[in-house]
Amino acid sequence: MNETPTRQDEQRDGRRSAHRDERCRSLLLAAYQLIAEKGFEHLRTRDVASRAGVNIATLHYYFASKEDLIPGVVDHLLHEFSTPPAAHSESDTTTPLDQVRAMFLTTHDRFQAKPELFTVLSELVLRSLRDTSLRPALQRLDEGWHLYLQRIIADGIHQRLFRGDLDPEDMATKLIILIKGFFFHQITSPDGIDFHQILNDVESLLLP
Amino acid sequence: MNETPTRQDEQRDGRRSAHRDERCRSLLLAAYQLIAEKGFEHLRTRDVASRAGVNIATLHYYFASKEDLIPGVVDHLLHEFSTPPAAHSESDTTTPLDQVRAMFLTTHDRFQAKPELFTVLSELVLRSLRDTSLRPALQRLDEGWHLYLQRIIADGIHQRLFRGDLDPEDMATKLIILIKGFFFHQITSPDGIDFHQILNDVESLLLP
Amino acid sequence: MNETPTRQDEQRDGRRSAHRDERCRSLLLAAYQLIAEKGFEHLRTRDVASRAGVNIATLHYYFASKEDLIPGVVDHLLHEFSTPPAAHSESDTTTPLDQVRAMFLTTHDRFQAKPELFTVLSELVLRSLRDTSLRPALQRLDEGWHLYLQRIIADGIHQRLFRGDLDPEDMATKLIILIKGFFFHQITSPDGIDFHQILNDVESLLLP
Amino acid sequence: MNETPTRQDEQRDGRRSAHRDERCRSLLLAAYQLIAEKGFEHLRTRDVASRAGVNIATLHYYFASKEDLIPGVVDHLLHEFSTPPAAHSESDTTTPLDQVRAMFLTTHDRFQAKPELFTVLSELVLRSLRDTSLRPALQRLDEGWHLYLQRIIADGIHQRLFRGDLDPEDMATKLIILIKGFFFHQITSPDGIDFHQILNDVESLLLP
DNA sequence: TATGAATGAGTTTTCATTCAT
DNA sequence: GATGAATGAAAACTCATTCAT
Repeated sequence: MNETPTRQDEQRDGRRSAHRDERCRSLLLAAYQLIAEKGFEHLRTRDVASRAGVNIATLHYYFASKEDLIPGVVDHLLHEFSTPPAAHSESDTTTPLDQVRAMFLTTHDRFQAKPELFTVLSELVLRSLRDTSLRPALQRLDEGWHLYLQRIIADGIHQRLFRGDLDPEDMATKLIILIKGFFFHQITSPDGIDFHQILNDVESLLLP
Repeated sequence: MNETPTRQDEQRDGRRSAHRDERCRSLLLAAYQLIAEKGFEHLRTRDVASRAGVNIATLHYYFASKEDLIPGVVDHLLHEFSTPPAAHSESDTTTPLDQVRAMFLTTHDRFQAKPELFTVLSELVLRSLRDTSLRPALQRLDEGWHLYLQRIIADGIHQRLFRGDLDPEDMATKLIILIKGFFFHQITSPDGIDFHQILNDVESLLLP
Repeated sequence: MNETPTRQDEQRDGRRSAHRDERCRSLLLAAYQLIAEKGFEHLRTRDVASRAGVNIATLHYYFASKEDLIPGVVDHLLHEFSTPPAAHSESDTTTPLDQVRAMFLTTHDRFQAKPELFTVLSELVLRSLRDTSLRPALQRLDEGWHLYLQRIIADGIHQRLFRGDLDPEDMATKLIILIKGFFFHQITSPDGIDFHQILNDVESLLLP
Repeated sequence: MNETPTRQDEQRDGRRSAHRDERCRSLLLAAYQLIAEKGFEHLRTRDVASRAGVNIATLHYYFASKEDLIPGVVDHLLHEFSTPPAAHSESDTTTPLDQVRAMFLTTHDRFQAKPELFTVLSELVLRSLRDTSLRPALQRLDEGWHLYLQRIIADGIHQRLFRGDLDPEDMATKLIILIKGFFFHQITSPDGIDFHQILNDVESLLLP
C-alpha cells in the first residue's frame, strides 16, 4: 500500500544491511586468515564458513562461489594496508628523510605485528600471474605507495636535503623494490640482514 | 643362488635405473611446468602424468604421493639455477665490478628466457612458510648465491676497486634483496623501472 | 466477545482473502510458466517466487511445499482449457460436422497462441505416471472433452449427417487420440503434415 | 621398444574395451531404467551408479557428467526400438495390409512387454523441447518408422489393394500420429478404447 | 614396469524449507 | 503478511590413491 519507506523501514533496512555487512566481513576475515595460514592451495569454503561460525550454505548465501570471496579478500587487504598502526609519526614537522625512515619503520612494524598481511599479499601477487582480475587492485596498492614516496622525495629534493640529480619517480620505485625484496628475502633467509642497515643505504642514495 | 651381481645384471640394472631416472625426470619436469603455469593451487597429479605421457598409476609407481613430487621439483629448480645460460662472461679476466654486473645481467637474461624459473621459485618460497621441509633447499640456494657475491665483493674490496668500509656479507645480502625485490615487483608493476638503473645504484653503493 | 462477524469483518476478510487469492494465483501462474519453459526437471521454488515478485519465504507462507504448488498448477491449466479463445463459432446454428471442425480448429488455434498449455499438459501427463494424485484431474479433462465430442457425434448421427453405424463414444475417443497424436508428433516432426489433412480423414470417417 | 601391438596386446585391448563397453552399457541401462521409473526430474547419478553396482566416481570415470549419460540413453532406446520382438510375422508373403496390421500389433505388444520404452521416449520428446541436441536422434526414429510405413503403403497402392488416391507419405504420417496418440492417451485414459478398433479405422482409410 | 579400472573421502554448490522479526 | 537470514540434506563432481593384471 504505502511504498515510501518510513523511518522504521529505514532503521530496519539499516540494521539489516549492517548485519549483512558484518556477516560478509566476518566471512572475508575468515577467508583472509585461512589464506594466510594455509595458502590458496588449501583454502576450503567449509573452513571459511566454520571459522566465521556459520553453515557452509550461509557462505553461499552471501558469496555466490568460492572465487567470489577473493575480491572481498583483496578489499580487506587494501583496507588493512590503508590503516597503518599509528607509530613513527610522519607528521609535517619532520623532514622528508624522517618521513622515508618512518615509512620504512612503519612497514617493518606492521610486518612484525601482522605478518599475515604480507603472506596474503604475496599469495595474491602470485595468483595475479594467472588471474588478471587481481592486477588492478594490486597495481593500485603499488601506485598509492609509489605516489606517497614520490612526493616525499620531491619534497626532499626541493628542500635541498636530497641529491638534486634524483628522479623522484625512479627513486620511489627503487625504495619499494628494496622493501619488497627485504620482506620476500626474509621468508627464506630471515637471519640475513638487519632492516636498519638497508635504511643506511637508502640514506646514502638519497643524500648528497 | 648367486647373489653377487654379474656384469649382465649390472648392465641391466644400469639400463633399468637409467630408464627409471628418465621417467622420474619427465614426471618432475611436467610437475615443474604445471606449477609454473597454474600454481600449486591447481596442480593435479593427473595433469602431471598426462603431460609426462604416462598413466596416473605410473606416476604413483615412481612417486608414492603427490607430496613426494615436490622435493624432486625443488631439485630440478636448483639444477636449473646451477646451469646458467653461458652469457655475460664472468671470466677471471674481468674486474669484480664486471662480475657483479654480469651476475645481474645474467639473472635478468634468465628471467627473460625462463620466467617460469622465478614463478616456481616464488611458489616454493611461499609454500615454505607452511612446509618447513622446503626451507633447507631454498636456503642452500640463497647461500650459494650469497657466497658467490660475497667473494666477488671481497675481491673488489681487496683490489681497492670497491669501498673499503663495505661488509662483503651485508653487501651481498643487499644485492640479493635488490634482485629479489626487482623481480617480485615486476609481477604487479612491470612498467616501473629499468633493470639497468638498479645497476647504477649498485655501483654507487659499491664504488668509493 | 462478539464472535458473529460484523460487516466490517466480512469486508476485511473479503479483502484479505482476495489478496490471498491474488498472491496464490500469481505464484501458480509463475510456476505454470516456469514448468512450460524448463519442465518439472528444472522447476525451482526460488524461481517461482522471484517471478511472482515475492520472497521465497512468502511462497512457503501460501504453499507448504513445492509439491503443494502442483494441484494449483493443474487447476490453472484446467481453467485455461475451459476458457477457449472466442473463435470458430461452434454456435447452435452450425451443423455437427461444423462443430467437430470448429473444435479441431479451435484447438489448433490455441496451440498456436499458447503452446505452453500443451507443454505443461504433457509434463503433467508424464508426471501422472508416478504421481497418481494427478490422474483424476487429467481424467476429468479428458472426460469433459470426450463428453463434448460424444454429444456432437450423437447429434450428427441423429440428424443423419454422420454414418449410422458409428459408436459416439468410440468415435469421440478416436478424435481425441488423433488430436493428441498430432500435437505430440509435432514436437519431434513439426514438418510432417498439415492439420487440415487430418480433418479430411476425420470427415471421411464420420460421413457416410 | 616394440610398438607394434602383438596378438596378446590386441586380445587384451579387446578384453579391455569389451569390459569398458559392458560397464558403460550397465550404467546406461541403469540410467534408462531410472528415467523410466522416476523421470528425468528425479534422476540421480548416485542412483544410477548404485543400480549399476559401482561407485559414483566410477560413473564419472566413464561419463564426464550426468548430462553426458543422455546421448547414451538415447542410443540405448533407439537400439531397443530397432530390435523388435519377433512376432506378428511381417514376412514378404503377407499383404501390405497385413504388414500394417502387424506393425500396429507389434508396437502394441512391445508396449505391453516394455512400457518403459514409451515412458522414456516420452520423457525424451518433452526434453527435446528445451534440449535441441536430442532432436536429431528422435527425428531419425520418426523417419525410420515413417519410411517403413511409407513403403508398405506404396506397395499396397501399387498392388491395387489400397486406395489409389492415397499419398503414401501423408498416410504414413497419419498412421504414426494415430499410434502416438493412442499410447499418449492411454496414460491418462487407459480404459478408453481398444487398439483393434483403431485398426479398423486404419483399414477403412487405406482400403478403397 | 605400466596401466585401466575403481574408489573413499572430500569439494563446491544447490535447494527446499524454517524461523525470527 | 512478508522477508532476510540461515541451514540440513543432498546434489554433482573431483582427486589422490590403490589394485589386479
